[in-house]
Amino acid sequence: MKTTPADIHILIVEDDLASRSLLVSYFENAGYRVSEADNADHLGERIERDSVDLVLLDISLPGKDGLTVTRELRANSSVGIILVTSKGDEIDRIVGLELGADDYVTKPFNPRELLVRAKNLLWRMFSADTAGNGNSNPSGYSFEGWQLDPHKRQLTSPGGQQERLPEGEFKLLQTLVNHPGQVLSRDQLMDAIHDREWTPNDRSVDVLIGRLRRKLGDNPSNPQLILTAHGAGYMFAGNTGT
Amino acid sequence: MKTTPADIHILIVEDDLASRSLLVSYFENAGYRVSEADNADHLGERIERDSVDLVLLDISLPGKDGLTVTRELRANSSVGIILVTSKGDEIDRIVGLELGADDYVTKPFNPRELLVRAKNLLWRMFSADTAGNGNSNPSGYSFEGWQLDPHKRQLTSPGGQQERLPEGEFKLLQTLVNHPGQVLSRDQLMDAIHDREWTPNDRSVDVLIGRLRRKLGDNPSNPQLILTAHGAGYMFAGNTGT
DNA sequence: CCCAGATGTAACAAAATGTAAAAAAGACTT
DNA sequence: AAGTCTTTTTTACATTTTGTTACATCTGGG
Repeated sequence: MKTTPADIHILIVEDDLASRSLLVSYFENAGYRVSEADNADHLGERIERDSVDLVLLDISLPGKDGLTVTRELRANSSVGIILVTSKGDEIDRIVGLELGADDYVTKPFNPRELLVRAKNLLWRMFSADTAGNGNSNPSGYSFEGWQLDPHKRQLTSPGGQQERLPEGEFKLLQTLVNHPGQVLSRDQLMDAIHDREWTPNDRSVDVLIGRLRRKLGDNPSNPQLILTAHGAGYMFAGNTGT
Repeated sequence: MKTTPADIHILIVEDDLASRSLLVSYFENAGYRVSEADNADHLGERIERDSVDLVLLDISLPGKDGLTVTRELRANSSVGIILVTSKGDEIDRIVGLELGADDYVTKPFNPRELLVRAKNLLWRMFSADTAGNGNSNPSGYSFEGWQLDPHKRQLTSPGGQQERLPEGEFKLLQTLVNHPGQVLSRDQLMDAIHDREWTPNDRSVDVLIGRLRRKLGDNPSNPQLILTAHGAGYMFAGNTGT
């Protein structure tokens, strides 16, 4: 399974040079492997040959219609497709989704938003892949008798008590559990929870950690599940899969 | 297989000259081969002779009733049929689909919408040859024992109780169910419900979500079907196809 | 042991969401 | 055209979730 951005290949199809460069550098900065194209010719072959995982497709390409391209791609491939549409193309966007695109953003878009959508989509794609093999999350995460259902965002205690986690706490816990034994910096955690950078005086991660610890019954002065790495961040120390 | 617009022949049957001209020029601009008629006489012969692929049929023609025409056409031909109905003709619309029309638009319609629906239909027609199934939804959507009939916009509970959903609620639910596990922003949902943008103080999506939740018996403080992604949007969490 | 900086957390502040009810907008009927 | 019914949108306020602040506590290095 592809776990790091560097394993993931993103193809940006956009005719306008400025927009394209912006996207390319943005995704490169995020660590992805990025290719570009200014038209949709031979897109299918290219995707297959270069094993592209995700296509960002400008819907208003000169020549070929973006919707047509979408359906052609989807007919032969399960590559991720995110459409980039203009403000007035509401109907194209909706039909685009019906034709098999996975998501869309509207121009002018916030690159950050696009990055988040891309991440979400990649996560959905790869977690769906591995859903059956036991290596990943057949029906969620489990650790030390606890269970976390990512579908319904619910936490079940060893005693069977269920609780719905707020969005932020859920994502934080999910991120931690996904990287057991690894110290995650506040910056990394912030990135996973929201789409925001961490600034030196931001204590919101700490507060969320505290709330999670309480819900997990984890005594902060002797935590068993979420350990503090002083000066570095936090680390999940539970045994996953139990 | 016909892949370019120029290969495709569209016949527009509409008695009002202004509407007809509008449609003709719109589809010609999109690159299709277009013919026109102001009545439904000899429609079947004409379709066969000129190898028409798609008919846009105004349902309220003088003389022959559009529904009758639909039935006659469908009896002898697999030509694509898109009905153009007036606002109030809900019954006609439903009956039309049951008689074999492939899709409909409601007057006054956005020409762009009609074009997109036409593209969509043509794609379904030509890919049905090869693929066999398409991703069309023969008998609607189903999830967790609920059923949603897109033609009648009817929601059937696991217990068998039926209810007709208003347009907005229906589209919202349909969109959610079509993207299970994916967080959809208010902006996206707004797109799907109307062709409108979402503005920061617009709460109409939230209100619709609330109504749907009530109809689905989904407790908002512990929802199982429509989950809130705080700061992001909503997500459908039911199991589809059950 | 003392100190500076880092962390834990309660309490408060701000923002987002849930929802009833009123208002507005359509659609249909007479 | 006026009135009625349905649906949608807005408004207002309760509630929930998130973010900030302040201060207590802890950590690790002199």
